[in-house]
Amino acid sequence: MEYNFRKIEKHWQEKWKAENAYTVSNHSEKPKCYVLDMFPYPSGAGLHVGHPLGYIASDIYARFKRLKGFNVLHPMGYDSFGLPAEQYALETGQHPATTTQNNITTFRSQLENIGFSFDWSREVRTSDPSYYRWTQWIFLQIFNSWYDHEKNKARPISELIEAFEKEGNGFLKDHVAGDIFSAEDWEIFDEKQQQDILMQYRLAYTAYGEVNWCAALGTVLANDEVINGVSERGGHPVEKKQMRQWYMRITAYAERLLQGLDTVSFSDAMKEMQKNWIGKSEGAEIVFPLSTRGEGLGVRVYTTRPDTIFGVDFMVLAPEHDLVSKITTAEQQHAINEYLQYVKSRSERERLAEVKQITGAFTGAHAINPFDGRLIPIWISEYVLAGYGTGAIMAVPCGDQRDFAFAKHFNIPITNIIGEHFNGEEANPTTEAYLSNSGFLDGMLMRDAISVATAKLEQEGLGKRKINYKMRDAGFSRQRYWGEPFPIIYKEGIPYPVDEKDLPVELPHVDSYSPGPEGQGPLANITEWVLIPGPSSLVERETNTMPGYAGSSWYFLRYMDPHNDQTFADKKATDYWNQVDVYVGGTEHAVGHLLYSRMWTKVLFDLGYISFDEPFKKLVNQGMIQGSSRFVYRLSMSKPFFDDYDFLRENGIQIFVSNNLKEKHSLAGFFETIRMNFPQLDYSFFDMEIVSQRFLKLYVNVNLVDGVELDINAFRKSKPEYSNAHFILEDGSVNSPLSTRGERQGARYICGVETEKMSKSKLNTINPDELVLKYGADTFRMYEMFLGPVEQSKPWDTKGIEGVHRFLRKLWRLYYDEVKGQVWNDYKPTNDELKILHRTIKKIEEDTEHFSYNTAVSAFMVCV
RNA sequence: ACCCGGGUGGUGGAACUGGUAGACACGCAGGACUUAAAAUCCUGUUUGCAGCAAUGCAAGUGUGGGUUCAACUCCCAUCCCGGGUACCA
Repeated sequence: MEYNFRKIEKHWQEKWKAENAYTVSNHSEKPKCYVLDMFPYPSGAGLHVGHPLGYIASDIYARFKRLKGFNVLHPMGYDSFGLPAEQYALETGQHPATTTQNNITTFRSQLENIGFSFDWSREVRTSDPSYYRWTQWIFLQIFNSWYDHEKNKARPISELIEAFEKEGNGFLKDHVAGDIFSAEDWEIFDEKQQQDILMQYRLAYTAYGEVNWCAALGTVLANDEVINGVSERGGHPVEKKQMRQWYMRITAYAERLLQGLDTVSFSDAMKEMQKNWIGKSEGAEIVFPLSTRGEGLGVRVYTTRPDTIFGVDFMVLAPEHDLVSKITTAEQQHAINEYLQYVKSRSERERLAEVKQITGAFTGAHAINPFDGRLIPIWISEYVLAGYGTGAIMAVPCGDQRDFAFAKHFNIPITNIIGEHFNGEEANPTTEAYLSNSGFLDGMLMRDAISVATAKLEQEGLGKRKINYKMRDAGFSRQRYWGEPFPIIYKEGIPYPVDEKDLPVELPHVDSYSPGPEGQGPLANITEWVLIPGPSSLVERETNTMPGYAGSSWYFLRYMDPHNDQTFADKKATDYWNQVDVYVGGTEHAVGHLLYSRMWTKVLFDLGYISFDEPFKKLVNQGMIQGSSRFVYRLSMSKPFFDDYDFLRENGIQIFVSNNLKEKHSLAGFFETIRMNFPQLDYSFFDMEIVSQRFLKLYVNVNLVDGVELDINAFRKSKPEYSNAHFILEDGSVNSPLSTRGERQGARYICGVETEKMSKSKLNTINPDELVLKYGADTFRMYEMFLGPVEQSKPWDTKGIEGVHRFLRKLWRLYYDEVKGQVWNDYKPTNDELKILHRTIKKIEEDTEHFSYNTAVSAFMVCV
């Protein structure tokens, strides 16, 4: 009997299914263990070999824990709302619900093929109304909450309204948003004023924010859809536009998100990424009065280095700063307008990345240094962002490199406050220098001067101590179709929550996925859905939808009680399963999903719906399995280069050149081959310099490539337009469908290679199905684990799978002989044998607890 | 540009706390079995030099410096690759 993996795996998979072997109960005497994977987005490309890496690791862990006597929750589901489905719908007209369903069917069968021990009875889909009903419900809880900084928790907005009625908003002290009002004031405010004020406290709120607006497409674009400032589709210009948006007030949780990290087991790198994202800094907010225009106005800046205040030589406002229009002098108006126009076309990334290129404009206005009365010119520049701090900085060129470069570029004189620590060549951001030219701070060590300066500022009422966070509130609306509708209706322009008993607000069916007027989402086109017949006034629905991370911010709770139609999850269930014990997923979610889901958990905890405020006790980051992309190089047929050579174009002849021949130095052979194959052409037109840049790099499906060598015939068959393509091979000979002349034995077409994310568009995905079919799920699983540490990113390579498969066959033969059948016996093992066995068991157990599966597999191989 | 990872034979990787670099596997080469092939088994395999050989000598963990009796491991600098950078998921 040989190792018939197909029969074995089929047998067991059917048995598991028939017996619901992995269905888990919420009631058990055993200790619980919750092993969770980041659920996949069901993309049209299907599952690729990168997905299962984490799933296999967690599945091994889940099985291990079951064997160790735990009641293990190990579920799977789909993050099924998202942009790609909608783009696909735009291109093909197929409804996202249909394509998503198809994709899920594919994913499910692929997952089952690999033999996971998921409890499929708990499957969730974020796009299912019975699921997003509760996403909407949780959104309403967040909308109906405010953050009490005194008690340090979220509370129902009704309690805030009561407080306003009783004593106004003065009791909020440092956290007053906007103006202070009394109970009497509150009484007098009309409905709109009251709602506007409440909006400034709600944890989910509307405000104006910037979007990528593409006028030509009439739509708002995701950052991903903008390439080098133009739209990916069509290459139209993109600019920024202010639009009303929904936000999550995640900044209210900044401190708790930071402190919560101490209570969970994430890698240090992960914690550091989250810490840096939150970006806590301690410093001071200082108001610099303006010298002339705008009495009473001042420039409020945030700085972590108030000790350097005597070194301020200029100030910089973000171009979007409110003051810019108010303080700009008539002489400077033109320059400022021009600069603002330029900034409008720049993405935030570009603004921060291209620091070598210094840009800015002078407003003509000056501020006054509150300590020495010096006049300070006020500039605007794109390196200051409106969203961070106060959107304005005090520039100290001798201590900050960007300020220094700016001063040099615009010839602004530099004041030296650190003596010999400043060499005039570059800024020195030290805190260890003694201050000079610094008034009352003279002679003080900078490190000590920070608190002295802050104290003085507070004492004189010029500023105050301030903790600042770099993190911004999270944009929560998308002008798209395929997402959760907001449970929000507008009456006279004021947003109100939909009654909970009317949930879910179902996503209506549309026939067109094109954007609505003014960049609104496609839902705006469905007037009969948007307009709700009301008693008197205009009542309409919110037409934005929620972003991709809405559904994924709480799905781990739904798995605990997936069929409950009374609540998102029964408290008994969430109490029992509690925190996720091990969460497996990639680092690409480090600052998105992992922060949002932590925030939602904290809100639900504050409101008393669950009894833990960190969702994930332990996080294991599986490395990304990258695709190894292959490229072919096609001679460009575009004008003007090939203008004279209609022959090639008319005949649809494509010429591909092997990787190492695309460089200039080897083009001589290339001309020769062109001439040989197309004697009717005059080839003297070729200009070497130009030709070298005239190869288009095209993705070729990795499955048509063996290592780096292209399977030319398979490639020709893959697309009709390639059927009569010519290939200039590595040795300069030609593989041509017209003639085989010049083709030599062993000449190959070599592809270019690059490592990048696995994706459909890059044609570098490897489908696990084929590997499972050929080698079996056990080989596939074991191989993925053997590839290297789970945490490490690595390009996929199928080469080594044979070795693992051979090992499993060898293992099988220890028990079954092809001829004799069963060959095991019950001889008593020797002490030495037992020693090896137990040593191996110990090693594998320890490695399994630590997710070091690659070394566990090695140990197993050595033992056998 | 910034934040977080990573770089070790022909290849994936191992080396746990600073102590024999290259476990295990792939690939490759040679051999056994076979009419043949596949499968299987055995042997060799970091590089260079010397030797019939056992073996010996030297170099070697991206690059350049440093600390140490001892460095893949610690420190400084630098290059390259991957992930993220707030509307891809």
